[in-house]
Amino acid sequence: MSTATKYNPQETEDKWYSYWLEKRFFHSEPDEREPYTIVIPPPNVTGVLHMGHMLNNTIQDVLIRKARMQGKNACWVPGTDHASIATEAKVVAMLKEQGINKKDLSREEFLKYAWEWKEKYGGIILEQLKKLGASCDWERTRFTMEEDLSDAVIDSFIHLYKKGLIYRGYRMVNWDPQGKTSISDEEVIRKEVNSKLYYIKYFVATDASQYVTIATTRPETIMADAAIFVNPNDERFKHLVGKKVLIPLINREIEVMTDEYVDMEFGTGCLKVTPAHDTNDYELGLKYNLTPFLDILDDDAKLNEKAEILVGEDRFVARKKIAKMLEEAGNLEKVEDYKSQVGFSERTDAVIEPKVSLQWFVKMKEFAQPALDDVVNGEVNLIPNKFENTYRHWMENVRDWNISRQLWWGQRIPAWYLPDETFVIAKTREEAFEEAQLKNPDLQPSDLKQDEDVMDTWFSSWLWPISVFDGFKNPDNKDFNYYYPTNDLVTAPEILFFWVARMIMAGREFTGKKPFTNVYLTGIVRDKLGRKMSKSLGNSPDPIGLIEKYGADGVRVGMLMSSPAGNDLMFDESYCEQGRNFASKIWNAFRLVKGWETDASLANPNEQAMVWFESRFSEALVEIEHNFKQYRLSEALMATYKLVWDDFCAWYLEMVKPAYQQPVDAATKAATVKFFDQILRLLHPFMPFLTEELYHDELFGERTEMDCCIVAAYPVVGAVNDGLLKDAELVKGLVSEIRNVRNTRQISPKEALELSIKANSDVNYNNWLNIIYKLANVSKADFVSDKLVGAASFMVGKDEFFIPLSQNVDADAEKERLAKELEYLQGFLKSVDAKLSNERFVQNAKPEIIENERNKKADAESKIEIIKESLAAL
RNA sequence: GGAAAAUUAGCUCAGCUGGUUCAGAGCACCUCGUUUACACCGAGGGGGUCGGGGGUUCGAAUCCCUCAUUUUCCA
Repeated sequence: MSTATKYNPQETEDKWYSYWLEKRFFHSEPDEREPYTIVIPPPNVTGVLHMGHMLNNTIQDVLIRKARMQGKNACWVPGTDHASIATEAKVVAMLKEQGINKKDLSREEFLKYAWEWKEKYGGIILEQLKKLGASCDWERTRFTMEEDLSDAVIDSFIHLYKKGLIYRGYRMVNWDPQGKTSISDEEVIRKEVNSKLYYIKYFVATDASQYVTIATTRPETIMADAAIFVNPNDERFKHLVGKKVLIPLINREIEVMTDEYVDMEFGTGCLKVTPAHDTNDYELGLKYNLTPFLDILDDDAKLNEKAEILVGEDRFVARKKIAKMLEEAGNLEKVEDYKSQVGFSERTDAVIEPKVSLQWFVKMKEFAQPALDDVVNGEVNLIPNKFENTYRHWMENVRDWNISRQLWWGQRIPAWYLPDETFVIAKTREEAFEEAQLKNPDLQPSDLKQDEDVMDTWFSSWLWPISVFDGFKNPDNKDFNYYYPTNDLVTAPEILFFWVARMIMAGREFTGKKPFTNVYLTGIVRDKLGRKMSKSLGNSPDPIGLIEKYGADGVRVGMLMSSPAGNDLMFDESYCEQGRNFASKIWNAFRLVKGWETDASLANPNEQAMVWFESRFSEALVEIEHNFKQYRLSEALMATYKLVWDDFCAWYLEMVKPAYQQPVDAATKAATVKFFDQILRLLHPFMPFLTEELYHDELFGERTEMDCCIVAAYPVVGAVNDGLLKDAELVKGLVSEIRNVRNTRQISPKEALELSIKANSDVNYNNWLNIIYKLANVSKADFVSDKLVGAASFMVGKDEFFIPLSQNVDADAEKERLAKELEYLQGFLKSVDAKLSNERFVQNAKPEIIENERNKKADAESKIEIIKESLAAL
């Protein structure tokens, strides 16, 4: 170990990470121990590490390292998600840069490029996780599109289809015209945008003097109108109901109809219904059977020939053009500015087009109930539990899940179409052919066409906790039986529904078991202004840069310092700085202890300090364990931080440290080294690198090559001596008061003071005298029964202390100080008295509360007495 | 428009079933200090009508109502 005054993370991190890997400490195999399992939320294979990952994976690593040290068989399964739309978008963009158009490629050619891309860039994020210290079992790394996992996806599709839980049908879906695929509701980001509300006149077919005016934000869709609706109670339009009006510009007739759905207050009170291009209109269209639903937009959101006009124009261009055309034709009444909610694709940021299309769906109702029950019954705990409400709401209003995507990167739908447009569901062409032959014996294998679509990525990730252990293909295997259900899942609340909930559903459906017990929901990492970190804002620090600057341990501590579960984290680099400073503090404390020479002939003067710290350590450990149980990691860390910095460094080490360049007795050295060893273990889950480095110092003696902090036994709670701890607090208070006496009178810390103690309590100060001498630079202490006149005085608890000073005590200042204290105590006593003389309080309050008040009264009275005496003596 | 949560010191947050662990922590700040592990330090200190207003209660940061602000989810 170097003797530099600062800890240098760069020198140690890679060294220990390689060592851990080399010794396979991260690797887990089923054995007789209790398992502790976490599956990583697989990041997108093309992704790079961002601050959210840092937080999320730090938490997972803390949990897994602690469990490992506590003797559990800890297994953290890493991996990546093939992220079909995100990855396909990136590959398409890359090809475009090379001048290659996806359209010109065959499916096979495209997939070849995509796999190449994946091999090249995929998994960068996993390498970055290693820098953070993540102790994943890399030998178990999985990828959602690797063969076994893809098999599981296909098998689950077939399983659900056979159970009647998957169907194919025309439904309205969210269409991404840029990705040219449907996407799930969860991938639609709603944003408020400034748009315009166009007021358009529709003239009555038989009477050009009459018209209705509708207000719409989408005039380019009027050619697909199926009807005009008004509210049946709306007197303004009663005379028009049942009449035909003409769609402007194309003069197609549509009817004026009524439905309660129409809001009389909104717009003009007349609603144009365009079933193929609006979700609500779609419902109305179904209700009144306004078929056929005229779809005037192509897959890339350009108007098609069904629109009759503006064919080939992009929807937004068409909107501008048609507004002008309507104006020229005399159909445009007015245009207003309007703010509306528009859905955007999470991946491509294109405006989502509601579109009726032929897709595959999973029936969700049946899945929802058991998954809801698991959370309601506490089989699965959401942490913090405030998310249960939203979870319930979502599960009770669940809609069928569109699982087909018009992409190539992903698991292909195992549906095989016969020439007659019917289909069979089968895993392979051979199986499909066998089944298809039953329908049509003349069929040739080449007559079968497989569905072109792939499945939603989430249809593979919902199997993740099962499929990483091959629990789908081979449900009785050793790993699956041992590791599943997993223990904790750490993820962001944003994906509570489309991932967490679905994993619970899949767990129940395919294994009959929940997939995990606890779900720790982390907050969103925001900048210190509260803005979400994003590439476009450029407000996200580079995680790897942070690690280089502050060390992985410093960053881990920084991330955890203020991240209560479920609350957003206002990230500020200064937290990492604090983490780095903490690492330096530990490093320097270590240097101090390491530098001590032992003299075997010396007696141990530090017995009291040693028993105190032992007790204090256990007390803190109880608190830390309690925090961990409740997943309050930031509080567990803070309790650890204070134990190390305040109790160990500021108090204990100061109590026992020998004078400069003096040796220390063997017992003190041994005890301190033992404490340090315990502290390193306690810190390890938070700060793995620093602790491993120090753990191997010769100060602790020889370590065998497998004796590492990462697998050292986590400290266990020992005896806690409450009386001792309480006395220690008083002694600390006393030391602070003496220091304060110096501070206020500008007496140098080097100048020794004498102390007189008038003990009114039963605290045994004799036991603490050595400590008091050392910490407060007191040369002599005696016990007195009378007050010392002319000395500085103060009280700690009930006891009085006097320090004779060479300079005269300022009697006036002293009087003022005592008077203030007296005033406060009298006020306090008054309030206690008021309570105790209140009959209703005495009648209603719990006995122990009243007892407490009586104690407070007695305490205050005795203190008042003492202060009065002091005042009189001045 | 509907639902949920939040609002406590300059900042980030604790504060459990109402009552001595009840107004706390860390950081920041101020004063002093280069004392011998550490200035990425030490000693000491000042900061809050617990978002506003009502109510319940002997007693409210804590329970209820209401308003305001913020965030998230759903339409």
